[in-house]
Amino acid sequence: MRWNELDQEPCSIARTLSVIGDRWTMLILREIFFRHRRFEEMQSELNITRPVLAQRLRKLVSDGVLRKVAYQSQPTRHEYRLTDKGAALSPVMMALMHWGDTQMLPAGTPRAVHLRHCTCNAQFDPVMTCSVCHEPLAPKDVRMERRGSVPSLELNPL
Amino acid sequence: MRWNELDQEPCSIARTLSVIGDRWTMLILREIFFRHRRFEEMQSELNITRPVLAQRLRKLVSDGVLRKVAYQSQPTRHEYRLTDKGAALSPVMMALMHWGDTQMLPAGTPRAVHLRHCTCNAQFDPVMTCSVCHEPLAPKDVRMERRGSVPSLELNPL
DNA sequence: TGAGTCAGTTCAAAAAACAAACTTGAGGCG
DNA sequence: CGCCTCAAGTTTGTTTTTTGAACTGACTCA
Repeated sequence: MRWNELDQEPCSIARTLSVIGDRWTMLILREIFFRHRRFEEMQSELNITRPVLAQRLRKLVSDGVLRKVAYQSQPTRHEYRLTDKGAALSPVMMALMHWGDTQMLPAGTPRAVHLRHCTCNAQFDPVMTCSVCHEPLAPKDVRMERRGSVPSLELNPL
Repeated sequence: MRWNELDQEPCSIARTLSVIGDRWTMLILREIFFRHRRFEEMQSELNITRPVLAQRLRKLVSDGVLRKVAYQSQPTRHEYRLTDKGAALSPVMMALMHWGDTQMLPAGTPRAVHLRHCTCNAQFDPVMTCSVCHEPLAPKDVRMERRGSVPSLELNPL
């Protein structure tokens, strides 16, 4: 399988990675989530090279994750905003952030970013739960089952 | 910022991406979650080139996400298994999968993979919730706040 | 007129990925 | 013994991507 054929895969993980699975895309989206919406702003925050930033933004727009909105004319300038499809990536962003906080931070290091839930006004951690029983999901209690495949394959640690 | 300096960033998203943020790593981990633990097995499932697979597995072991376990000697052969740190990536995997299911699948297409929760035995969707009020998190109700930074920046769509 | 801003594009060099063949240390077959 | 097979890589040469630096174009401001 080549990288550019990934969007044709039947697997949803592969299809998602065909959009956000490269070295820079999620960092660009992090900037957008932080409301850094303009080319120059993202370029100087991220220190990404300009050609890569331009190419990635073009792809994110064509994939329907971002949209270009003009904020002035003469000359026309635009900024990049999340579409609903892009906003739906927030659980992915929170999951990445939480893994980094819990697994990559030397003990005692304070977190650089935290999350606040506007409806309850608390600083919180994101917890993945089951849509049916509403309990938090422990890795060992989750199975990934392939449709049509014979038994079932566990999403199980060790 | 160059890619290899990413693990030095203070941001947890950047640190996480320094481990799993390239074109192949999450696909390799998908295979591991599906219990395809051996080199040949992963190589033929993924059609990844052998040098890239070898390099990624080496890095995942050195990052503490996988560990090598011998399953025979003479000649010594090993398989790759998740550590606890690796198993902790399951919310990331579920979030990626769920985004693909809901945003990338043409309407009416059945899902290739689904999730089952062993404790309640139901097929479920993963739902990200607030650790404080336990409500599901809508993208617009979540803010990312930078420590020390002046106001607060919203993790807000449009 | 000259300097500055923003959103890119162009171009050459360096790094990474690709494809195919090769290696290493076994066991099995005739 | 010589030859084939297997698993888990490594080597080699080619192609693609990324990097870094400079350049462009449409405008504003002094």
